[in-house]
Amino acid sequence: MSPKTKEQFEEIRQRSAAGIMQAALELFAHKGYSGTSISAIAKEAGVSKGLIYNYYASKEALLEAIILGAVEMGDKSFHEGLNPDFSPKEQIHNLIEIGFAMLTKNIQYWKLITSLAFQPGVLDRFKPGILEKGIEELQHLEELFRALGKEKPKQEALFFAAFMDGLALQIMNMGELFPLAEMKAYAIEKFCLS
Amino acid sequence: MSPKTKEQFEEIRQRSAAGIMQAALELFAHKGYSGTSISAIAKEAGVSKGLIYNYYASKEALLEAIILGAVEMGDKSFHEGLNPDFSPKEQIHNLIEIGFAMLTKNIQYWKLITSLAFQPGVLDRFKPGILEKGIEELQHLEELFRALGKEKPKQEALFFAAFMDGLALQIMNMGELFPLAEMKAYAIEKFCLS
DNA sequence: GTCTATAAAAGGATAGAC
DNA sequence: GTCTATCCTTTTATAGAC
Repeated sequence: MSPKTKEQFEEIRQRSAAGIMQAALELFAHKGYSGTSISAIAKEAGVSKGLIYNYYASKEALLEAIILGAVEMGDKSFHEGLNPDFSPKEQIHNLIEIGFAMLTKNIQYWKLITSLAFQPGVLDRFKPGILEKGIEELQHLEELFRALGKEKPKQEALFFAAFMDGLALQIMNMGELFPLAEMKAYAIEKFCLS
Repeated sequence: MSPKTKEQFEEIRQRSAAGIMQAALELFAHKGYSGTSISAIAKEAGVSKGLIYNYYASKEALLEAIILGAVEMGDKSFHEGLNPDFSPKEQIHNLIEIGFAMLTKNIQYWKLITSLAFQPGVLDRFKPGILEKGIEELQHLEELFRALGKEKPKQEALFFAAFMDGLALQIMNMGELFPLAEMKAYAIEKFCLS
C-alpha cells in the first residue's frame, strides 16, 4: 500500500509548507498581515487550519519565514547588479534592469514588505537589519555615481533610491496602466549619464 | 445648573467627534486599519467604546471620514501650487515646496493613505476617485514640464510623481535620519531646469 | 452626551482521531 | 501527514443606566 521513503515524506512536507507559505504571501500582500486570518490562509492553500500549525508555530512565525525569504532575495538581486567587472555606468544600468525585473516578477513580495513597513509592531524585529542593508546599498550607489562623475553622488543615490521606491508604489497601484518599458528607458537615460 | 444652548451642544459634539477621529487617524496610521481595535481608539481618545458608535456607525465609517478628509486636503494643497500667475518653473518649485511641507506636517495622513493603498477591500470604494485625481494631477504636471521645455514631459511627469511618492516612503521609514533640506534643494535643482 | 455591561461573532491556537 | 472539533481570547457592536 504505497510504502513511503524518507525522501518522499520530506518532499510532501516541502510541498505543503511551500503551498501554505505561498498562500500566506498572496493574502498578506493583498490584505495586510492583520487583515489576513489563519482560516483564510488555510482556505487559499486548500488545507485545514490545523495543518498550518504543524508547519509554522504561529501566524507571526509564518510571516517571519516569508520576510526572510524576501529580504534575502532582494539582497541577492541587488548584489548581482554590482559586478565590478563592469563599468559604473553598466552597473547602474544593470541595477535598473534588475530593479524593474524584480518589481514585475515578484510584485507580491514587495507589496508585502512595503505594506509591513507601515505596521510597526509587526516586523519591528527585522527593521534594524533591513535599514542596515538599505544604508549599505545607498553607499554602494553613492560610490557608483561618484565614479560616474555625478557632482553630488550622495544626493543622487538617495534620489535614485526614492525613485525606485516610488516606482514600486506606482506599479503596485496602477498595475497594467503603468508604462513600464517607457519609464525604464527614461530612467536609464536619466541616471546613466555622467 | 449650566443650561446648554444648541450651539454649545453642537460644539461638544464637534470636539468629541474630532477627538475620536484624530485618535483613529493616529492609530490607523501607526498600526494599520485591521491592526487597530475600537478599544484602542477609545483609549487613545480618552472616551468609552460606546461613545464612538454614537458618532460613527462603524469602524469602516470612521475610516471613511478620515480618508475623505485626507484626499480633500491633498487635492487642495496640490491645486494651491498651480497658480497660473506664476511661471511653469515657479509652479513646479511651488509643488515641490508644498509636497515637502505636506510630507513633514501631515505625515500621519500619508502614512495612513499609503498603507491603505496596500489593503484592497478596505478602501476599494475610494480607489477610482483617487486614481482619477492622480491621473488629473499627472496631466497638470505634464503640461508644466512641457511649458518648461522638457523633451519628454509625459515621462518627466511620471518620473516626478514616482520620486515624490518614494520620498514619502523614505521619510516615513527613515524619519529624522532623512536629509530633508538637502533633498529638497536637490529636487528643485533637478526638476526646475529646462 | 457619556459610560458600563453584555451580546454575538471571529480569530488564534491546541488536542485527538484517522 | 492531515483533518475535525474545541477552547480561549479578542473584537465589533448594542442596550440601557446615569
